[in-house]
Amino acid sequence: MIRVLLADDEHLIRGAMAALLALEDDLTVTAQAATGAETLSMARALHPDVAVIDLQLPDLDGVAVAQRLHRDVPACRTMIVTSHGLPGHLRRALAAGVRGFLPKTAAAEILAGVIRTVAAGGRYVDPQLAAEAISAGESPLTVRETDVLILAASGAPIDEIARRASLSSGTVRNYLSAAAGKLGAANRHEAARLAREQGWI
Amino acid sequence: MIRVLLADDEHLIRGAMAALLALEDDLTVTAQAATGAETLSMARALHPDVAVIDLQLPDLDGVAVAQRLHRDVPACRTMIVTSHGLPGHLRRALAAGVRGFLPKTAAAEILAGVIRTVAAGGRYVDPQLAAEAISAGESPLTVRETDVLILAASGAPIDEIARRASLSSGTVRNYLSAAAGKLGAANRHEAARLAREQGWI
DNA sequence: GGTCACCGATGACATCTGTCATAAAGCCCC
DNA sequence: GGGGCTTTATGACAGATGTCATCGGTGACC
Repeated sequence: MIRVLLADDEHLIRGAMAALLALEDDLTVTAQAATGAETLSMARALHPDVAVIDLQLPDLDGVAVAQRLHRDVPACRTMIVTSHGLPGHLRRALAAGVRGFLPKTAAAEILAGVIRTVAAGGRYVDPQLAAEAISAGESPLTVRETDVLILAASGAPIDEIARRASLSSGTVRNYLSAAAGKLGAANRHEAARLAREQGWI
Repeated sequence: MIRVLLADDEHLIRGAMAALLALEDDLTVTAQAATGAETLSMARALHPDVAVIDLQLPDLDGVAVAQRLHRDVPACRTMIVTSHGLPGHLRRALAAGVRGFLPKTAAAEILAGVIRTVAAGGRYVDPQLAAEAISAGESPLTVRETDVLILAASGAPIDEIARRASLSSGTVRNYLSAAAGKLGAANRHEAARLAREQGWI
């Protein structure tokens, strides 16, 4: 029997997925968590075989949760389920040692199969998303360009970004100009949108 | 037996919700749709008692689907399920005659109950969201201000917004300035973010 | 040791954007 | 008919933003 931990902040979805998995004879949902912290403490206590983690959790990023889980409960395999199938997220997840990556648009019938694959030590990545991730490539932005673009994404004026990043406003403008240039955007706001669509920020 | 139509573009979620509803003796999921168009044609053919519609569908807005459904299949009650519980969305849905509004963060156990309530001609709105909707009030923006702000939300420069809205760039700047003022934003990008968070655009 | 990329900064310049005053047209309501 | 609001527009101005050249410092790589 494969013991599964379900982590999703959307209670309705979590319950529905539990109902779906309850139909399988060889799977049992031993715990459900709504936050990253809950996921970690439950996994430490119960040692599930597979943790199915939503990418968007209120406190921690799903990938960050997976990373800590690998450190604290090495026997527990992890897989990510997400609404927004962005290439950059897949890339980050795989780098963190996640073994399965499934957008919520995938067919309901394959979830159990993927859990079995992951539990057995295999890997599964949604084929369409994998293709996109390969064709999209990685972020062309440097670390600081990314930092500044994240701060710019809220729509704040340059001065506030500079204050929050502890940089001079001139430097911020240079970084944003560089980022917009690399992304082919007309201004920083369009750049932020494009980077978000790729999962780079 | 209450006959339910499920509309959600996320196949995994749709399937999981179907599994959840299959546990109820008095409910049966007679059809599943992934788009607004599919929802409408299936509802016309099958006349379900209740349509459970996700707010985000690839082609049409969930509320727009509900509106057309009321016209084409008046006996079919509608309810909306959504990831993002924004006050503005609830307001629009109720105005369109939707009888149930449930964020996906609601407990899985209540879904079946809400469907029964809606099927019986009752109404159900998530209590927390209802409180927010009341306290938030309606959008202070005029129709054109909203239009222009929607176009601005992509991060495009003023000239392109003007071109797409068939307005002079000066007029666009006036509208955006007015919108930013009403929303207390420092610039149009922050204004767009704030309006999005309220579900006004 | 030299080259290269990244980080951080400054200064100058042109352009974009936000703001305000003003105005004409249309509509609704009293 | 007048008052108020919306839509659309123009002109003017200050300040914000994007772009570019240039500089010094740091760490990696050959």
